[in-house]
Amino acid sequence: MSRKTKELVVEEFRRASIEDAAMQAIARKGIEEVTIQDIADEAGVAKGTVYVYFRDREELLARTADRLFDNLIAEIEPSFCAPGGFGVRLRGLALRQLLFFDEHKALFRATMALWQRESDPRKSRCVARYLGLLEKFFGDAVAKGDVRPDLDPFMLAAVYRDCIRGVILRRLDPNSQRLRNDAEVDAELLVSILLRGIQAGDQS
Amino acid sequence: MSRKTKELVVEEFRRASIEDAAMQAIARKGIEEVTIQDIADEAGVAKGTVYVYFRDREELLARTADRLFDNLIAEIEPSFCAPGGFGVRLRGLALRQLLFFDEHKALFRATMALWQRESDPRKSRCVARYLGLLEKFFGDAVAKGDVRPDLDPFMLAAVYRDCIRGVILRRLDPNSQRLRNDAEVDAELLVSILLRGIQAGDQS
DNA sequence: TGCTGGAATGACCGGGCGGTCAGTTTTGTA
DNA sequence: TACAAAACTGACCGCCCGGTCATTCCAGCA
Repeated sequence: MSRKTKELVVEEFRRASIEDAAMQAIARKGIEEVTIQDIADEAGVAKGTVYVYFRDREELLARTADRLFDNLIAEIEPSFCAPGGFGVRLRGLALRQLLFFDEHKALFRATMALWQRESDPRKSRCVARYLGLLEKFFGDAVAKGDVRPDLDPFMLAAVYRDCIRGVILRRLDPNSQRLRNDAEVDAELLVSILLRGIQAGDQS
Repeated sequence: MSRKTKELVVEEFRRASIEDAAMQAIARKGIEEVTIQDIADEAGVAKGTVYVYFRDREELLARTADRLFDNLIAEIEPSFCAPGGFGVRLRGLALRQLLFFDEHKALFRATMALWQRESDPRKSRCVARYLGLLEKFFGDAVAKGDVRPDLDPFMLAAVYRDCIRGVILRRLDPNSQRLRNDAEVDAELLVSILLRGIQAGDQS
């Protein structure tokens, strides 16, 4: 390993440590309230050190969001090409996503907070990639005739995302003790609504 | 009109003016960024005057949220007992809600921002009332056999709210030029997904 | 017109945070 | 071991904002 490469590896390691600390701190205090000092404390470094690796608060938060969504995407990507029909894949996708946040409860506030920044002009690269994957998934399903042809894949992706986000928020909100189910049950309920609708009478 | 009553009327008028100004200011800058000075400027009064009518920033924002949801509820309440079957009422509800925010574009950011505070311990009275109305609407539909009996009304209300919120956000987000439809089209699409699901093949 | 009490004002205060940088410590090299 | 460069530190600065309060303004009354 050359000297140059070694330096880069160390630098990347430090950067990743600070991003991890940022996730924890954001999970604890929320993205608006978290301070650079919080993140530095969590990472066990001085505030100035943060500015060695990141230009400013904005860059740090953007990089942290990217890291978080990279993790999420790595987790759910296998669902898109899993064996089975569209319904099975969709159920697997929803389940994996719910389990991811059950597993990383501490990160949900961070993800949600960062998620909602998508209307920001400086859109996150990874949020766009996440939406793109969903859009392709639904687009393929439309092409294969698994989904009604009158629905736009982008809109389908958006509706799915709205619903799964809501379920995750409800699952993790300590205030609402109602509807606290197994992830399998929640995933099944959501997918059955999306696939068959809520109307009574035509359970084929 | 007695002297006492007159004073109360004037006081309530001033309070309402400041709340209206708060809505405008929040719509422009977002709820986290808006300052008391912004609101005072918008209302055309001095900063100190705001504190004559509201104890602190928190109370002002809470009262503003209540006012906003009172308006929204007044707008959509007729849909719950409109003539026609469940599907017609649901479509009417979605349409009224979309039109409300088309009409009051400037307020959507305020409502969304305040909406998302619902996980706050000090839950807004009006957000709870809004959700309660939805829950009753879907509960009645389940009782009358219009909706699958395996679905919890509270969850139905939550899913509907997640979806309609997403549609509103997409309609009003200047970044996403995609899927800019008439309110009727968007309402119809959403309701058709909720009622019939997205699955192909069983368009009865 | 002069008086008065409550409403309105905005300069000011205290605290907190993002960002800087001169000084200190660590690390790698000769 | 000696030294230089790089990494790290945290006290400090400037700015902003929520909230206060002594002062000013003015509507209503005698």
